[in-house]
Amino acid sequence: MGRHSNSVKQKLRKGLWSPEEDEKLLNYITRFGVGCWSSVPQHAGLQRCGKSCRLRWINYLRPDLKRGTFSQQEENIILDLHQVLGNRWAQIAAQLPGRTDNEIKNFWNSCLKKKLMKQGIDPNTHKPVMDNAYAIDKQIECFDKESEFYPSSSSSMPVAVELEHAFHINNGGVMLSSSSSSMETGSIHDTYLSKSVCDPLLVEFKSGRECSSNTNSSNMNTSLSAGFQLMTFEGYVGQWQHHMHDLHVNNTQDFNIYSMGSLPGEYPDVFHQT
DNA sequence: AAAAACTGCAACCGCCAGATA
DNA sequence: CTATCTGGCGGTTGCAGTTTT
Repeated sequence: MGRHSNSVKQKLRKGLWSPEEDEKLLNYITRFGVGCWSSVPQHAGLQRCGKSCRLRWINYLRPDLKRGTFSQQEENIILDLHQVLGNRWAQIAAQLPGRTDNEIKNFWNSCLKKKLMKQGIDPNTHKPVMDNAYAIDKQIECFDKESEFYPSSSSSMPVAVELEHAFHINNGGVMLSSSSSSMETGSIHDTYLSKSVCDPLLVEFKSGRECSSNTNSSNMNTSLSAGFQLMTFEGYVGQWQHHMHDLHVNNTQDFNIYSMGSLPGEYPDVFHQT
């Protein structure tokens, strides 16, 4: 209670502000300054809650507001700050005189976000997007069929296996083991640049999905590869990033590898090696 | 010309933390 | 210490204007 007691007492206006209301609020704040917002409506003769008055002042009536389209410089600042601060709009706004958090938030949601996605950049991480749900489903579909286990490759060796080599070599066998002979990192990168490849972890990942919906523990054990245990979805994505880094692949899009980053919560359980 | 879809933005809502009674 | 109030914040909604069909 308490918090909304005023709105119960008298019918408060909602929605867009009329020019008359703006004038009343502007006059009041100009005369008395910003103080206790809860008392502003009464003193200014407004049928609004104090919170609404505050918002109207901050986002619209304040004399130091800039308005108008964002400059390229402002856009760059927002992008840079968002990369560091995330959705802390108030903190971002603090670095842009004359701009409000609401304004920046709207600009981000309606414009910048789309712009980044068009460029293939994940607006949340500011890193290149290397995945999509369709690709993942296709890949799972691929694993469902034994005969199509490995996608086509110019190499005689199945791509997934070759990547396993690469991971083995570059991680000292930490992530995935391989019984075959070694290959050099450089050649892996050169060979598979711009090729569609399978995600070698997806086998484990897919097993995990099946297991997570299966309460029978013995089934779970048989589905698990030796030495693998459940890990979170985020963990899975992290593993992939490590792989790419270890392969000296800066632009993961070159590999056209499908990760799971855009599906938070959808596939909650995957595996990693113990 | 009209309807539907899209877009941008203003405003609201719920939550939280700090201040105060 | 607890309850209440207030301001601040980020997420979301709703609406008006614009564009597309």
